[in-house]
Amino acid sequence: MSASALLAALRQNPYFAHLSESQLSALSRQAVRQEFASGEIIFLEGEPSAGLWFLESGRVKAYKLSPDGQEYILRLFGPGDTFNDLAALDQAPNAASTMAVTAVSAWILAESVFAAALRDDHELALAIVRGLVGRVRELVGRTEDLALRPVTARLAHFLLAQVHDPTLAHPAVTRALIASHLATTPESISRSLRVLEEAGAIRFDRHRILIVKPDILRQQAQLQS
Amino acid sequence: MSASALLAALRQNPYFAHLSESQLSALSRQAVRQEFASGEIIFLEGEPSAGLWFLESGRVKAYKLSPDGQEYILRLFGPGDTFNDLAALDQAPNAASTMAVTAVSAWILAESVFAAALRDDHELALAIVRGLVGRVRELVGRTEDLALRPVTARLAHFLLAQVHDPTLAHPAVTRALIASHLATTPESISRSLRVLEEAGAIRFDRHRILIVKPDILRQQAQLQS
DNA sequence: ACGAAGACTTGATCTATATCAAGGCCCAGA
DNA sequence: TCTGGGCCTTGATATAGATCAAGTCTTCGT
Repeated sequence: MSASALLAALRQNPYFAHLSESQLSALSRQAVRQEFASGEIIFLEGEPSAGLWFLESGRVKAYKLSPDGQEYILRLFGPGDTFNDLAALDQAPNAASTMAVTAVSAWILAESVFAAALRDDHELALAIVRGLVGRVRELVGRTEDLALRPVTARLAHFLLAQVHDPTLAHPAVTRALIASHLATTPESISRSLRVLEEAGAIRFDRHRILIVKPDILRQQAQLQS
Repeated sequence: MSASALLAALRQNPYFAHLSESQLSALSRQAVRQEFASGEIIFLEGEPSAGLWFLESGRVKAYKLSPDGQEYILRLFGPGDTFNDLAALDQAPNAASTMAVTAVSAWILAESVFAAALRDDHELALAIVRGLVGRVRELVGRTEDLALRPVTARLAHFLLAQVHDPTLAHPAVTRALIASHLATTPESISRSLRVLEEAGAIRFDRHRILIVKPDILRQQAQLQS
């Protein structure tokens, strides 16, 4: 992807849709492309932020590690997504670590241009407010899941989310990855898939999980009280 | 508290500090005060929002219920706090339910005035972005706690937060309430307090929890890797 | 001052899920 | 085509924490 193709891609992203031509070109002129092999760390939690990242291709996970090495995946990113926007917005250290889940190519954007645009552009600020409000609602749902729902319900919830988010449905999304995202183990994912199958909600094999009855799945997710 | 005292109180709140005199007085002119007895429901998740709430006195909890009635407390509010700002920002239904934990008096502010101010006032928008970024970071920490840390560590974390947040240190904050906030049970809180005491981090009785060695407590909270 | 209700603690059990272990499938690379 | 290494599944066992069950302390209302 060239710098000019980057410019076109950026315009699709809610963060940049509001920027002027000159702002966008300033952004893309300073942008630097980086490639990562699968499994490579992109940046670590606590480090000073290098800027705002734009993912061109591949899959990236944002994760936290417990002291004893257990991993929790906060979010998955796919092509067209930005990540580490938090640090770009408040200039504080990275809130989480990120790692390439597949081969990845990504652009890093100077946050100074972004920060300046935010200071000047009210529409951009409003768009960011909307985005952050959605993020807070999403995280509230996540904590609710972890606090109140058993593994099978969390998995049902995840499978429903996969329908609308192609990033979550990809060969790189293994049982182990789902497990780490749902704060459980691959073995428990296996067993919960079986439970959902026996409930008639899904059918699955090693490669594909097929939703047979979305309503049963929604009920298993305990979404409607 | 009179409407004019409300106006003075609002000015202390980060959301309103930026508003002009006329905006603030428009807000407070339409404000309606409501009183709630301890245990009374203020509003329910999923209902359309009645507006932005400003808490004058007492304690309020924002919570979610699981299908089988288990409660998870998302947040606690004290005097001077606003709540249900999410719904005020995106006009979507309430993200959680709220209940008075003590006797409460609170003001409900018409969100139209607030929304109009946000549309016009860039400084306000930037302040809200800052607030929301902090909220997202806080929620990320919360999910991390739930996903990766055992009850004792979560409790240690909570006790450290109490030091800086007077809302969390109050007679109304019972073991049952802490338990519901940490997604565990009162019995487990009791036992974890004992564990922390035996580790030399705290001393406690029925009424007061005293931090003896903050560094031991921080270590128990698994905060520094 | 008394009694009842609520809050807390502690012990005994139970259970969801983690961990450990083994075996099978499938793909990639030689 | 063969082979090795992931990934997945399934069974057996272990464990953190929930639930159940007393019993005590404290406070508050009468």
